[in-house]
Parts: sequence; C-alpha cells; structure tokens
Amino acid sequence: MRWSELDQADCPIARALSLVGDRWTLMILRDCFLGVHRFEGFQANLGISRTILRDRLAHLVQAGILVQRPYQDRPVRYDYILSAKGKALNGVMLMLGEWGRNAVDGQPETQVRHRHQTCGHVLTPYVACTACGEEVVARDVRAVRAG
Amino acid sequence: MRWSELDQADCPIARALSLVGDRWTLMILRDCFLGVHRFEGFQANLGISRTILRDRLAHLVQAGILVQRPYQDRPVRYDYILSAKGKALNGVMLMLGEWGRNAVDGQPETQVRHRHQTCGHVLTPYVACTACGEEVVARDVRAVRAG
DNA sequence: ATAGTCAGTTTATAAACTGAACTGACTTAG
DNA sequence: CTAAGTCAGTTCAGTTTATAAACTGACTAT
Repeated sequence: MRWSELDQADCPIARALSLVGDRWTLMILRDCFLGVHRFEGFQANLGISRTILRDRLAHLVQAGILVQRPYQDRPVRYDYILSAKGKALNGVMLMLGEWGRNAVDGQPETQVRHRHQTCGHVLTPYVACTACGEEVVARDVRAVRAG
Repeated sequence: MRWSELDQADCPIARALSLVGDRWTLMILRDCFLGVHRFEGFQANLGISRTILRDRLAHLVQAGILVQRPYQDRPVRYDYILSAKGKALNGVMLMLGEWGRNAVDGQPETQVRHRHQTCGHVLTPYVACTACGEEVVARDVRAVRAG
C-alpha cells in the first residue's frame, strides 16, 4: 500500500497521519507553534532540505493547515500561518512533547516546556474525557465502530 | 540535516518524532492499541511492505516502545506488545484521532471511535492542565525554556 | 556597484520504499 | 505420508523520495 492511499481509511488516526504523518511535517508544525512562519526560518531552524520544505509547506497549505499571508510584493513573499485547523493540532503537539520528555532518554532539564497562561504554572498536560472530566488512560478506552 | 540526528534536539517534540515520526510507525502503533500484535496482523491490516514492517518493529523494540513476547518455539515467534512507554502514547493517539475526525474531510460517521469505560460514554478527548484542571487551548500556552 | 536577503528551483547523488518471489520451520487436511 | 497452508521473515530488482549544494531572480542595504 502506498502512503498516499491512507486518506481513504476508515480510521481518524490514519486520516490524520495521511496529512501530518511523514518525517518532517510535524517538525514544521512544531516550529509554527513556536512562532516561526517564514521559509528561511523553518530552513534555518530545522536544517531541512529546501526541496522538501517547499513540498511540505505546499501540502500543508493545500490541506488548509497553514495559510499563506503575503507580507510583501515584488517578489511576493508569504508568512505561513496556522489556520484554525492547524491550531487544533495543539493538543497533539502538547501530548507528543509530554511523551517525548518522559519517555525519551536525554537531558530533560534543558528542554523546552510550556507555561499555561491562565493559571501561571508550567504545563503538564493530560488527556481528559469531555463526558466525565476524568483523566483518560489506555486501559479505560475501547475502540468501537461508530454507526 | 538527516532525520537520524533529530534525537539530539533540545525539544521534546523533536525527540518524540525521532522515534515515532516517520511514515508508518504511528500506524503500527495505532494497530497495537487496537489489539494487533503479530507480524502478519500488521502486514494484512496496513498493507505495508514486509521489509519496512520488519525495520519499524525492530526500531520500536529497540526504543523500548514495543516488547517481544515469544508465543512459540521452533521457530521462535513473537507477539509485539506495547510497553509502559508505548502505552504512554495513548494520549497522543487519542488527540490525533480527535483531530483527524474533526479536521480531515471524509465520512466521519463510519469511523472508529472509543468508549471511555469508566463513565460509559463515547470519548471526546481534550487536553487539560494538571495544575488547574482546565482545558488547554493554543492561545493559552507559551513556550519557555526550562532551566 | 557590491554584497546580502529571501524564497525558492535545479541537479546529481544517495537513501528509502515497494512488490513480488523466495526461505524455512513448522501444522493441518486428506 | 504427502501436499498445501501458516507465519515471520529475507532477498532483490526497480521505483520513488530525500539530500546537499549550487544556482536564479527580485529585490534591499551599504
């Protein structure tokens, strides 16, 4: 199976990954959440090859995850800004960072964290259930087929 | 920059993606959360090429995300089981699925969902702050450098 | 006039992926 | 006992994708 056929899947995770599941796309989006929004910024920050960066940005724009906003004419140049759809990935990014900090070996004390502005604390994110408000852990969820 | 150098990064998201950020790894892990745990199961379910599947499983085992548990000898065959580190990805998977269901075009009504066993409801997950218990949205978080 | 910035494009090379067939140690059906 | 089937790979030829480095073109700053 080709990766490009994955958007046909019946599973929302597969659908999500068909858009953001390749090697550099989530890294580009991480940079977006950190405030980077220009071609050279991504390139310098990630060390990604310019060819791929071009390709990935085009895909993200086409998917409606990033929006191009011109900041000059002649030649026209764009800021790449997170759309609402892009900003909705915030939860994914936070949980990915939380997992990376806890699960991946390294020097956690030097790593980037987040502050929760509304309460002032350094953020330790967790996933909760809208219905009951409790933390959701792996053993308490079962997959079901909606219909 | 090569993808393989990403595990040196100062950012927990980069670290996380250096382990699970390629095209098929998160799909394999999705299958693990759905209860698949054998080579042929992954292969049939994903349609992934066997060469890549072999490679990805080896990486996941080496990273301590999956554990091999022999289920027969002569020839020895393994179940691939989520370790604690692997199960800790549950939050990432749930949020990824939630995003995929809301943000990616398709037929949401036929897609896989989850039931929260402790309260009995179909799960709509959100990210909350451990300190204050409130939902965390993109505009309320700021990156800070821990030190 | 010269150098620098920015966002690409081009190109040659290197690496990764794919599909299909094959291997080997068994198990099961006839 | 033989023939087919299962499972977890391995091998390999061919295709696709990624990478680094140099180049382009429209500007701006010195």
